[in-house]
Amino acid sequence: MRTEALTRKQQQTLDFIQRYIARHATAPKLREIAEGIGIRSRGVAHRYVQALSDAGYIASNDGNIRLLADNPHRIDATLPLLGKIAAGKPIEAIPGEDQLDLRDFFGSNNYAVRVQGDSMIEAGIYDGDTVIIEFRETAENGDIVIALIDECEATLKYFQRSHKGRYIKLIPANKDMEPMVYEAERVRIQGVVIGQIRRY
Amino acid sequence: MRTEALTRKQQQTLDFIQRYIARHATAPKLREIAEGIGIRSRGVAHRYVQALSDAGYIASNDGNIRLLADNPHRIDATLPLLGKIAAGKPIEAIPGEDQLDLRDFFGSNNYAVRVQGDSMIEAGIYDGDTVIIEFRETAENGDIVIALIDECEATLKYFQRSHKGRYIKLIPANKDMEPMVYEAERVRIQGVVIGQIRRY
DNA sequence: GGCTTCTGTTCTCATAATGTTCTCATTATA
DNA sequence: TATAATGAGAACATTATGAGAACAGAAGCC
Repeated sequence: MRTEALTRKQQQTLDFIQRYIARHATAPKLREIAEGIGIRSRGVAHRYVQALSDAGYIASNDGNIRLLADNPHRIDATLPLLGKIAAGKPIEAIPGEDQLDLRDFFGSNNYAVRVQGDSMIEAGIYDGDTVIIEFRETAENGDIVIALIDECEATLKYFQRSHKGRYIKLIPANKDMEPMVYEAERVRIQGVVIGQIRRY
Repeated sequence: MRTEALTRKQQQTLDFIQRYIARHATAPKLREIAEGIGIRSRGVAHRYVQALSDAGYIASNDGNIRLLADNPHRIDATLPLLGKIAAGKPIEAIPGEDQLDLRDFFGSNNYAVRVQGDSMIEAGIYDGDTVIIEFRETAENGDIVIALIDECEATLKYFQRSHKGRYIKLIPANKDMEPMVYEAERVRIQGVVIGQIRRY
C-alpha cells in the first residue's frame, strides 16, 4: 500500500476527510465529500474514497470511513472546581469537590466564533471574546443568536419575536445601539450562544 | 457493545441527552428529546434512544435514562472556529486559525472557580461566571488573581504591588468599590486567571 | 371512583438519503 | 495519439429518517 502517489483530487479528498473528521468527529457523507472537493457526483466521490482505501490511507466499509493515521490528541474536558469565591467582599473560599465539565461545549453541532465589536458588551461579551454556538435554526426569545440577515450579513444579538412571529427583533446589549426589526423571512438563525470564553 | 458508528441523528440525540443531563441533572422526556433534535414524533425519538441503548452509550429502562461511564466521553478540546462576526459579511474563516483550542485550559496546574459577586464586573467577569486559574504563587501587576488574605479570606481582584513590594493593592473592577491595600505578608497568591467561561 | 393528561412503547406507512456500480463524456498529460 | 484523470449522472438496493396512530400504565385532579 501507499506505493503510488495520490493524484491531486485524491489528495484533496483526503485533506477534506481529515479536516471534516477533525471538526465533526464523524465521517462525511459522499455527498458532502463531493461538495467539499468541488464536484457534483457522488459516484466520483466514491471512486476517490475507494482509491484512498485501496492505497491504505483510510478504511472504508459500508460508508463508515476511519482514518488510519494517528488520531488527534484527546483530553478530558473537565477541571476541578474549587468552590465559590466572593468577588465582592472577601469571604472564605470553600473547597468543593465539584468538577467543571465543559463537554457540552464540544458537541458535534457546536462551533466557536470570535466576537468583534461592542454590541453585546452589556451582556458581558466583549470585543475579542469567543462565543460557543450550538447550531440551530430556531431560537427562543431572549436567546443570544447569530442571525444572518438577507443571507449576507451576520450579527450577534438578543433574539425576540414580535407581531406573532411575523417580525424578528434583534437587540444589542449596548445602550448606544438601537434594536433592529426585520420581517421574519429576512432573518435566518445560524445558531444560539451556549457559552462564552475569554483568555487572558 | 463495541458499536458500529452512530448515525447522524443518533449522535445528535446522544449529544442532546448529555447536554440536557449536564444542565438539568435529570433525564429528558421523549417529547423534549424530539423537540431538541428537531422532530415531532415521540416514537422516532424513542427509536433513537433505543439505538443508543443497544449500542451501549446509555442505559434506558422505563423512561429512565442514565449515561454509561464507558461511553466515548473523552473528546478533544477543540472546536471549529468560524471566524469573526461583524457587520458586513457572513461568517468567514480566519486564515491560519480555524480551530479553537482549549487544551491550555486543562493543564494539570489549573483549576476552576465559580465567581460570586460583582466586584470584577467591569472586567467582564460576572456573578456566576467561572474563571480558569493557573496555580501560581506570584503575579505581575495587572493580573487578575485569587488572593488569600490572612490565610482565611479569598478574593478575586486585580493585582498590583506598591511601595516597592512592601504592600499589595487588590483592585476591584467596579467603581463602586474601593481598592484594598495590605502588607505583603498578609497576602498569598493562590493563582492567576488565565481564562473565563460562561454558560447560557 | 372517574376523568384527563402525560409518558413510554410499539407499530405501520411513507419519503429522503446514502452507498454502490455502471456507462458515457471531457480534459489533462506523457 | 494513447492513457490516465476527472466529472456527470442514471439505476438500484439498503438504510435512515419522520409522522402519526394505538395502547397500557402512571399521575394528578375533580
